[in-house]
Amino acid sequence: MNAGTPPPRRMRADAHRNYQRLLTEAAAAFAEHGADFSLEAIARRAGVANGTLYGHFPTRRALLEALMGDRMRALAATGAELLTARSPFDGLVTWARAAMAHTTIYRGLGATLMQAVEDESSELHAACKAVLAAGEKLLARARTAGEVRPDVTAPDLYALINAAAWAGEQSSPPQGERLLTFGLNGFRTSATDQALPLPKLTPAPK
Amino acid sequence: MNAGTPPPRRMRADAHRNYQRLLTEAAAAFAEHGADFSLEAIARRAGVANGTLYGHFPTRRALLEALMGDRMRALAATGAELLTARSPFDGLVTWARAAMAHTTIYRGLGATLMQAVEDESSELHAACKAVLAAGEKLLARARTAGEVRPDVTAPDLYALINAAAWAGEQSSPPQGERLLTFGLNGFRTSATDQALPLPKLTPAPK
DNA sequence: TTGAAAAGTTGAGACTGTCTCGATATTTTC
DNA sequence: GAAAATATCGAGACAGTCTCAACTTTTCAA
Repeated sequence: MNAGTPPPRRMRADAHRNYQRLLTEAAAAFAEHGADFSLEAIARRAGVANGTLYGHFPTRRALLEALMGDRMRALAATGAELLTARSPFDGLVTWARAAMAHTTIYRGLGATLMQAVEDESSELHAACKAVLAAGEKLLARARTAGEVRPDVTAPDLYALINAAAWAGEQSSPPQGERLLTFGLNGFRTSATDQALPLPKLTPAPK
Repeated sequence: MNAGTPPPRRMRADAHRNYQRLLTEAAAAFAEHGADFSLEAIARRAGVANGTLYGHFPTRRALLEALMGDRMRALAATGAELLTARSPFDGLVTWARAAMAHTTIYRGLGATLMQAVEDESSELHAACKAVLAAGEKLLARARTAGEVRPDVTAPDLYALINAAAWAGEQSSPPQGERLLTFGLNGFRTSATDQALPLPKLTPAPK
């Protein structure tokens, strides 16, 4: 079985070396200077021509995908584990905080993540969907337990996480966490007493 | 009195004309393409050399200040009016929505607004402070009425407004409004029953 | 009215960054 | 040990920000 060796093509040795170097330098540069850092400079730091960088990663997004893919999938897995948390709401909160920390890895990453989830052609799309699905499961459990409002959606949670991360970058990390906390409290059923009606989302054209 | 005529220097006629044209074109371009639109292109559209634009507005921020100053002050005034709303919380909500709509005028404006409030050298600083003060008054009234948690601060409100506007730009306007709504609900006292503790803000160095 | 002085404008040019592509170099494979 | 396949290189086409010395227009006092 599997004698056809469908995708056996290995990367050439020098190519693989450059690929790794680029990833390493990009991770360092993005962590220090944010996700908008010059690709040209990253290539320079990695000791390759910029054409080589573009050869491996045609877009900035492709580079971010290579850096983020695993992290995103790990986050989805964490979500699955938290489905067994004592309190459904606590599980949700713990996960949301982890997700926010994750977005904060590179300054400016939030915008990419928000766009990737809606852009099917994005290389981060699948990973974002997995994260969204993990959020939905946690949300569903909390909903069933009567701990969050029935009208809270996974995109609401996703938007809250990224928006709070954004706010944290703009002013200070604790400010971001406060925002996340307020938002999550706003999700709670206990707030529903005199709760405000929510604007409807226009259903995205399929 | 006032015989010294401290700042009587009027702008030269041609300068004034160019200044106005630049403002007009910038407003149109920012509204259509966002606050990051090319200044070079704005100068072109206004029929002046780019050096002229930089002569009038040394930075993009200076241009935004000229465009936003009045609007910001108007927003602060609206806040003062809403202090007489029947329900303190409703007044707060109404104002927060107006503030968010205001941030949404130019895509990408939120980041500038978030930074301006902390940067004393920003030309938008005073206007931001006025907006913050208006928010604080509405918040204080709602706090006194027992409608919002005692630990909600004006910066929380300001961050929520801008973060919700950001989210709205990233995905869709209604998503932004939903986020604002959840956040405001999270401010409410009714959510305090089982409320989460808030992370403390590290006091900004005076 | 007029002609300096003051004020304003111009646009080339120095940078930085994105992205492409033909020429060149290195590996791999047979 | 070459041919074939695969990568790399780096110049160059663009676009944007920002500066500045030369030039032009306006103002205003005599």
